Amino acid sequence: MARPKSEERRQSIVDSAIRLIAREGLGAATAAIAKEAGVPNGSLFTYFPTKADLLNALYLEVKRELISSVEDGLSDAGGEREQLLHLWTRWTRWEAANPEKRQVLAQLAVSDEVLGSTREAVLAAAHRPVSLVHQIARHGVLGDQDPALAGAMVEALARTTTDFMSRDPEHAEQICLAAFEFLWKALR
Amino acid sequence: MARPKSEERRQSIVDSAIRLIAREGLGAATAAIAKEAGVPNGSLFTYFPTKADLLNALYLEVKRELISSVEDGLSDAGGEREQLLHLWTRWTRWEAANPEKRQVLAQLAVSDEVLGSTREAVLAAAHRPVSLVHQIARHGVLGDQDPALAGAMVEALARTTTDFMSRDPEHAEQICLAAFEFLWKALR
Amino acid sequence: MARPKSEERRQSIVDSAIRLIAREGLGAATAAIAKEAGVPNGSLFTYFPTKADLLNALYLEVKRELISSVEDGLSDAGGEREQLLHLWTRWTRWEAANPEKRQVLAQLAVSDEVLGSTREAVLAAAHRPVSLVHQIARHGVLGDQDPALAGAMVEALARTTTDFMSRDPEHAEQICLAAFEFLWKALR
Amino acid sequence: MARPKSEERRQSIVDSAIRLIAREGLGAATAAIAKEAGVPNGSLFTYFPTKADLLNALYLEVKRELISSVEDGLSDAGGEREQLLHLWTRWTRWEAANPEKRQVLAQLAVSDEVLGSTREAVLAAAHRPVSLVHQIARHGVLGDQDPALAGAMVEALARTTTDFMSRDPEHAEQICLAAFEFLWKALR
DNA sequence: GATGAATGAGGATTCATTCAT
DNA sequence: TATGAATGAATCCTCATTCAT
Repeated sequence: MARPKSEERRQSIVDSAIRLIAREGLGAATAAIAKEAGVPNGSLFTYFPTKADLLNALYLEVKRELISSVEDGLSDAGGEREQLLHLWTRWTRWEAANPEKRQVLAQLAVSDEVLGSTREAVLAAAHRPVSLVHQIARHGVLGDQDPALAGAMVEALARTTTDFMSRDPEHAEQICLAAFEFLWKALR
Repeated sequence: MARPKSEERRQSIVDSAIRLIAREGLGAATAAIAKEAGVPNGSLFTYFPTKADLLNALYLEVKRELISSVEDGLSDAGGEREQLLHLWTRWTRWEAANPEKRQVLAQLAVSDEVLGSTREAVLAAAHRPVSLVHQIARHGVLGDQDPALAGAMVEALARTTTDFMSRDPEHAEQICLAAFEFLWKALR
Repeated sequence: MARPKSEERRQSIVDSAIRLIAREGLGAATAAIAKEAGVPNGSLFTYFPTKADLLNALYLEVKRELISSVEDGLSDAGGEREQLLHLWTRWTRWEAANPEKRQVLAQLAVSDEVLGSTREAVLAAAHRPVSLVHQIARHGVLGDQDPALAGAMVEALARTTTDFMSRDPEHAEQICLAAFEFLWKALR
Repeated sequence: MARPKSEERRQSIVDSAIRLIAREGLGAATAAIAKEAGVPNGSLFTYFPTKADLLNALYLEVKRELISSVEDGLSDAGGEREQLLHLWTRWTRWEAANPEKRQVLAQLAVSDEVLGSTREAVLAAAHRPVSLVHQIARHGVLGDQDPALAGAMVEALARTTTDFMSRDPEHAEQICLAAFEFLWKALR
């Protein structure tokens, strides 16, 4: 084990994968990703044995970043509405601020390269926001359904909202808040 | 006047493209699509000069089918809630009944092979449902926003709802109705 | 034999073949040639059973045009130098005036699609200029060689001269005349 | 440092490209070239990213070989006629001895796949022979023209001469010398 | 004869992954 | 471990020619 794998190189690969996939879709060539990362093409495979592994790592990592950004500053102290609003604004802002990552997430969300286990890991990581949403939804019209449904609804609305926010940046704030009211009415 | 292009062949290509793309993603090979359609590979290109053309045609066609299914039986007579419920049940049922087409739509929705003009054509075709939704939303919290936002929100919720319906077919009906209440509360 | 073949269409095909081959080389597609000629692709083959046939016809036709242009006004009356000068100026001017045809000739000259019999037919058609050149060369250093050699030398020089004339149109006349002196000194 | 590209493989590709293009024209398939070179089809593209790149490399390489063969033994010591004769005999003999390469050069000379920059590189490499020709031509009828014209004239005559030499190998020597006298008279 | 759709064998090039160095 | 050349199946698309209408 002469040299240990370099965390820096790994990150560099992930970063350029995000850039390239955002630009060219999931078909982006591993060689191109490596090149953009300033890493020899063969080396990519010492970090990710398979392109699918890279994709899964990407999905996990980016989702975790989103989740952690959403959780940041989330406190149990506030009321439900306040907490949800916090979650919502952080979420949509993160998406608006990270168009490439959002793009990547959109592609991976429908790709069958992403394993069920990866999706589960993401769900597990999202436990806190998910349970907040479920707690709010419990007494609403979705109360009797699979708790994941409410979470998925929020996610779907967030994605859509961000689309419109980034298409019309001047009114982003307004759109974000209007969409929140939409969500709030629905959930309760 | 030589042989006219065969509408039947064209449809056969479209159909097998749907099947294959649902199974293998947008990377499905044109040759495989042609083969499944029982057509020589070269012939695919007399109907669709380019794979991207096929994809765009696919998107347009399937979307139109969904729209027309949703519009079928939609009457101006009923109240808003009644009309929206009609739209909603038809929508989610069509999606649940056409898992392959839904899959294809999901892939194409995030693909950059689908041209802006194609998306516009779809929007134009969806005029009736879109304006129903907007009419309902007008006095709600989305009233001041781009009418397309309400439409997109409905679409996002429908897609998510169908996911859960098909994962748990026994409670599909329940899920559908609960999701409708969720939507209804939000929109008003 | 309902309708007779149209000479006009044939010519239209030949003309657009010249244009397209000049632009894209011998690989120009028959379908593209037909399209540019405003003729359905299948019809091209009622005029030229094979692409090679078209190419041979092209070669023959264009060469004949060049030859006839060169012969035009050529009179036995003048002296040898005068006659050769006539030939030379007409030749180089025709080439300079018909860059597309010159391009096509250059491609076909080295193509193995052009049959020996076609080349012979061209040679036969060029009898008059060829024998003029040979008559002049007879007492020169090429006198003991195959008469065709002198002819080929003239052709080679003409092609080269035209290259330089078209690259530097302002001095075309000068170049033409200097090259003629070059040729004249060599032949005698 | 991984496997270095093999010069041997590269050369093997170039060589079989020459063979195949001489036999089948510029349309020779890259796969066929690779096969003849005993190399997997994909490997051709690690040496020449594009067929056009291969063609350009071919042109440059073969021209350089011709030039270096012509320059070999060329000495400033001899008189102009002696030097030119050296150049001429070496040139025509090289062409006669390398019919495949001559064929390839003929095809590439009129191909628009060969870039202007490649042609310039060839011209630069041919500096010595070119300036010899120009020095001789300076006081002749081409003296006032672009020096490249004299060079191109020589080239055109050499090509033509070789054609006749290879068509009639028994008199090759005679033809070569007669053609030289033709050239000599013209240039002076 | 005229038309233009049909055909299917190639064609150039790409790419994930392996492996010699 | 690091490297980058090697691999060859797979990809989209082209095209001369045929043939149904």
